[in-house]
Amino acid sequence: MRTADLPEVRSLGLFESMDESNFDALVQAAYLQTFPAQLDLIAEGDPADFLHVVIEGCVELYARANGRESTMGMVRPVGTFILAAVLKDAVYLMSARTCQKSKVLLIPVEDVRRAFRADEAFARAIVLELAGCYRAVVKEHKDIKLRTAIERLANRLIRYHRDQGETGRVELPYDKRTMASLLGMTPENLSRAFNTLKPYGVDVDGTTIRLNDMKALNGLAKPNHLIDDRTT
Amino acid sequence: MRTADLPEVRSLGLFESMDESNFDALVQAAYLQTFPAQLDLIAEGDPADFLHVVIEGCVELYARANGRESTMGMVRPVGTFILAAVLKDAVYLMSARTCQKSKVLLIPVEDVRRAFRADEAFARAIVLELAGCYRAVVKEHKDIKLRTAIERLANRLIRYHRDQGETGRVELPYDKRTMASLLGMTPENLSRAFNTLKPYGVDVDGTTIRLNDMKALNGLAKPNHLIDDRTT
DNA sequence: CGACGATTTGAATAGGATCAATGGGAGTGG
DNA sequence: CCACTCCCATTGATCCTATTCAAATCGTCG
Repeated sequence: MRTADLPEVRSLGLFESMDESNFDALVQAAYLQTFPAQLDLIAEGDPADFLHVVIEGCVELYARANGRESTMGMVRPVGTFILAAVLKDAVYLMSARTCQKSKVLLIPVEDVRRAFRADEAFARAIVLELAGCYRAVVKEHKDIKLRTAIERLANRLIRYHRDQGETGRVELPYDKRTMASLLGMTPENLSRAFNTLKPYGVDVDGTTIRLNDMKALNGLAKPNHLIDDRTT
Repeated sequence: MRTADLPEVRSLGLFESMDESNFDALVQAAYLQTFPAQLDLIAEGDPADFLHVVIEGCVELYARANGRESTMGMVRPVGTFILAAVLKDAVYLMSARTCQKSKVLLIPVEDVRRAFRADEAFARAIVLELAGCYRAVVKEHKDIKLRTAIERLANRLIRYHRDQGETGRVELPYDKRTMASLLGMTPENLSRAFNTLKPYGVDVDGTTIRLNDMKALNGLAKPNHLIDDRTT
């Protein structure tokens, strides 16, 4: 890794409380690489080789079976992926590809495990990160098992709206086909779901959505902090 | 906890490599309790108070939203639940209730965290357990996003068949309404799914299922070890 | 301008949910 | 031991949701 990138990486939650020498050892073995958009980083079924940390850009996690494909989640800075596979020394359950030009830190598995053993602060950070990933998937799973497609879309819009500062306008962070897959529906169905939400003050203009009647939208969506909050 | 139960608990994967004194401290604070069937142990939204370890019996994890309810998973010996909430000091995302008379070890959160800090072997066991839970949910999520209801049922039957020794007969471990919820469908739909599988050699007699044509069933189900294997 | 991909719309279909009614044990109490 | 009840499971009919296939539209980029 280039020395110039060190401070940036050092300040990440995962590393900031690490011992200096352990951090140096970890970083010496790691690669900080920039990838173009739409590049496959890992494939499900492959044995875990590197822990991946997204520093810039965005990475899509997806999975395939029976000729179908589905987006499982999106990883933005500063998030890790395939942490569980690395810790268990198992194969990846999901594939990953960049959706934009992205900077990713790659740490060889053996170095992650060594640092985990040697550095208590790192171990604790890893555990919190993993626990956060676990809870994120549980929330996704609840979302899809307990809500209809329209409720999922409505809640997602409310969530993005909150993330973006409650301005009455939401910018979709991904293209609509990705949004559809993430929400567990087809692109056609997403388009129709937007139409269904029109009476609730949802106006679509490309990737910009205007929310003109939050009361009505909230009434339909019934947001639930045990599903929609990302932080807890 | 009664002294008589100590060796049993000590031999659990989670505790067996712990330091003697740390184990003693942990166990001294813990409760080993036996609960009757259908008893609620925790409710989603409550702050994490105890790590739960199922020693005997079976515990159902479920969640509610919008008046709907869904079974999220089943925990059998020796499994933990709500580990992530305990580690993050957050509220539970799921509720839990016994489905049979069950023996559960309850460890106060502060003692779990103390042991985690003090005992490296325990920390590693916790991380592996948590990583296993994470991967289990990811598999559930793939199952539901990538498969139809009938494929989910077929694969579940194949899995139980393998677990039970490939005798050509499968005993459903839960009643059908629970199976249905676990598989993300209504009881009516499960019943119809069984009928749909009849041409594939699936014969239902109460909770006993005979699988008479594994080749056909496998052809329909297309099992995938990245979804259906529990161990990896 | 032209081509390509993404999105939208329409029509038909399939998959699953809901509602209602029936059948079938397991357990209870007489 | 039997009748009764209750809950679970099944079945039928219908409705609703979502997928599929097809075609049209829109935008963007060469």
